Amino acid sequence: MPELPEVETTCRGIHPHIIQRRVKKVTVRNPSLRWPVEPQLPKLLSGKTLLSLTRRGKYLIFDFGNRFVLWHLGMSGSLRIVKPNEAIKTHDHVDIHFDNNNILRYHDPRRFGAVVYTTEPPLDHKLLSDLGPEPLSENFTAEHLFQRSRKIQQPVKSWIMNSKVVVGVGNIYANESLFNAGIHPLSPAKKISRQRYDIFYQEIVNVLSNAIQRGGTTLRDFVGGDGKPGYFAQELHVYGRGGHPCTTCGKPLTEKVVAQRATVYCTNCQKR
DNA sequence: CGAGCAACCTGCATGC
DNA sequence: TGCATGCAGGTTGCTC
Repeated sequence: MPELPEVETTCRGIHPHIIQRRVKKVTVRNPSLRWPVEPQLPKLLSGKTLLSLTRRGKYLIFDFGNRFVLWHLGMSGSLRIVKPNEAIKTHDHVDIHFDNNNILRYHDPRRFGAVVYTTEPPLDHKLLSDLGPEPLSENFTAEHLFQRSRKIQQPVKSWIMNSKVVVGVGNIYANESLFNAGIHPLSPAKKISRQRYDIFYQEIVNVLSNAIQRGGTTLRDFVGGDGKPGYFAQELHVYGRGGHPCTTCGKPLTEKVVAQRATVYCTNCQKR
């Protein structure tokens, strides 16, 4: 579920229901996430007020005043607001109860997600300190991509998914933005011209902001308990369409595994 | 240092 | 119906 637009949607969806509220209780049903959840977490957060909730890359940052929680949703995680009468399901691993009767509930079948407690300033934390720019900020530019790619022999598709280059470009949007930009995913990053990075940059921005907007649509029923985002399915050009006709030229799309991730492209429309 | 890839874990679709 | 297989939206941390 969580690419950057999904995490952003989650952030906006839960924010109004828990911001400036005091933690009454924390329940950890299964601490075996990507890293073990800090055993003292309930004690450490109880009585604290959530002062801010922000996002950096695909991490949510909960600020309880000199105590922070960095929350990553992994591949299958979701966070939503529930009421105390809502039944607990399999894979509901963590609950944070707030003083307005709202519960923040974490659900994650695969447990690739993480709940990391820290007292360090979050942006100095090892998990966040080396992250590349936010794709929708002014720090992210075509020039940045061009400069950083000059020595990189790696396929541009794998490279752009590296969060040290830019955060938030996951497998879906790497495939989509490369298609939109007409760039072959296997091109070595350093072989791509400055002009083409202009286009690629613009397509990354387009595709992500578009998706966030659509996430905004999902936002409405988010707290209502649906929890099933479906914003992306329609307008995808290549992702999940290997073998199907290219939406531009009609030629069957090629699907290959690149760096262990499904990669779909049109050999006719995307050039090296 | 870059590059490649195994690992973490469960659910689901597919094929026999 | 049962079982084996492969694949899934992410990221770290190991090897070479």
